[in-house]
Amino acid sequence: MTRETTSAKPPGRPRAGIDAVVFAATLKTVHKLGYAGATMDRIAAAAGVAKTTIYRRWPSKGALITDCLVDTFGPLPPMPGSRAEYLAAAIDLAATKISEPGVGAAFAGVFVDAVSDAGLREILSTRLQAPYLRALQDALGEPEDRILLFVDITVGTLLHRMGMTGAPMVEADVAALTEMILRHFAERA
Amino acid sequence: MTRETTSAKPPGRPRAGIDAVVFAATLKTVHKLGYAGATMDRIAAAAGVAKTTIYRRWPSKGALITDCLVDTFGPLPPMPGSRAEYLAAAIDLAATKISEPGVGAAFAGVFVDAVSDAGLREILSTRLQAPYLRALQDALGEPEDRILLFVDITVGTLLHRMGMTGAPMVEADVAALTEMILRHFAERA
DNA sequence: ACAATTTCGCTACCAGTGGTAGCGATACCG
DNA sequence: CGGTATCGCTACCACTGGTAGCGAAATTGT
Repeated sequence: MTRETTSAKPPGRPRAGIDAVVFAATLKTVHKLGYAGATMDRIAAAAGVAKTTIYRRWPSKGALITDCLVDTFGPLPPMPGSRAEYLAAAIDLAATKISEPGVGAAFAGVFVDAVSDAGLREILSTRLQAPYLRALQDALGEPEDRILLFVDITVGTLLHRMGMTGAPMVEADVAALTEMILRHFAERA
Repeated sequence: MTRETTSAKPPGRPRAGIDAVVFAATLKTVHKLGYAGATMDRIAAAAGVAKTTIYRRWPSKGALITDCLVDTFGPLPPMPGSRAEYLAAAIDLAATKISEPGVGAAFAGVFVDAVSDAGLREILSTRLQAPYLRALQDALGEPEDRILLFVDITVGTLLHRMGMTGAPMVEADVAALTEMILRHFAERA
C-alpha cells in the first residue's frame, strides 16, 4: 500500500510549513515599502525566516510574488447566473483582490518585471493567467482572443489606476468600467 | 537688448545637443534588452556618451525614461472633427506610439518603478500625464474623473497586453477596444 | 593671446540587491 | 543511534543606480 509516486514520505527533516507566513510577509512588506522596496532580505526578516530558506522554495523573487498572487486570488469560484452576472462578478473579484493591501503593487511589479524577463513571463502566464483563462473560456464559450481582450481591459485598467495614483480604483469608477465592459461583452461574439 | 532672463548666453563650454541621440539610444537599448536590461551604462555606451554626462542632465533613470517618452509622444496634435473621431484618434495615437520598438517596454517599466517611488510618480504625472489630461479635458469638456478613466482604460489595456505577451496589440483588438470605448464615451456625462 | 568658466569623458568608487555556497545545528525516519 | 534532508547563519559574488574628482576641450569676454 505504499504509493511511492505521490505520498512516499522521504527521509530527513521535513519542510516547515512556511508558505502562509511568507506570503503574508510578502504582501505586508510590499504594502509598506512598495515593490522595489520589498527586498528579499526584508521579506525574509518580516516572515521570521532565513533568506536562503526562501530561495530553497522559490527560484526567484518574481516566482515568489507570482505564487503569492496565485495564493491570494485563489481559484475562480463557481458563479452561476447569467452571462452578464458572471462577467460582473469576475470584474468585481479582480477589483476587490487588487484593492487588498500590497496586492496591486505586487501585481504591477511582477507584471513589469515580466516585460523584461521571458522566464518570468512564462511563470506568470502559466501559473496565474492560464487557469483563469480556461475557466472563463469554459464558462463563456468564447474564442480565446476575446477572453484575452476582456482580461487585458479589466486587469490593465485596474492596475493602471493603481500605478498612477498609488490607490485602488474607487467603486464608482469600477461600476462605470463594469457597465462599459458588459455592454460590449454581453452577447457572444 | 540683452534679455538676461531667457537668452543671456552664459560663458563656458556650451552643452552639446545630445538629447536626440540619448533618446534614440534609450529606446533602442530597451527594445533589445528590456527595461531591466537597459542599464545606464549600456544606454550611455549606445549613445556614445559618458554615463556621467547623462546624469548631469537627468537626475535619475526614471526621469530619463520619462523625458524620452515625452519626446516620443510629443504634443497631442489638434484633431478637429466629432467627439467620436477625436476619441478614436487619441486611442489610435496611443496604440501606435506604444507599438513602436522600445516604447511600450519603457512605458511599462517606468510606470511600475513609479509605483514604488513617489518622486518618480510626481515626475511621470507632471511631465507626461498632465498635459494630455488638460488637452483631453479642453477638447471634450468632460469632468476630470471621466478623462482619467478613459486614460486608464486605453493605456492600461494596451500596456497589459504588451506586458503579458511581449508584443503590441494587433489591429483587430485595437479596433474592438476602440469600439467599446466609443460606445461608452460617445455622449457627454 | 589669455584668463575665466563651463562642460566633457574618464576612472574610481559606494551602497544596495538578487542570488549562491558552505557551515553546524536540528528534526524526522527506520 | 545512524542516515538524511532541512533550517538558520555568515560570507560572498556580479551587477546596478548613482556620485566624486580629475584633466582636457570648448566657448566667452578682454
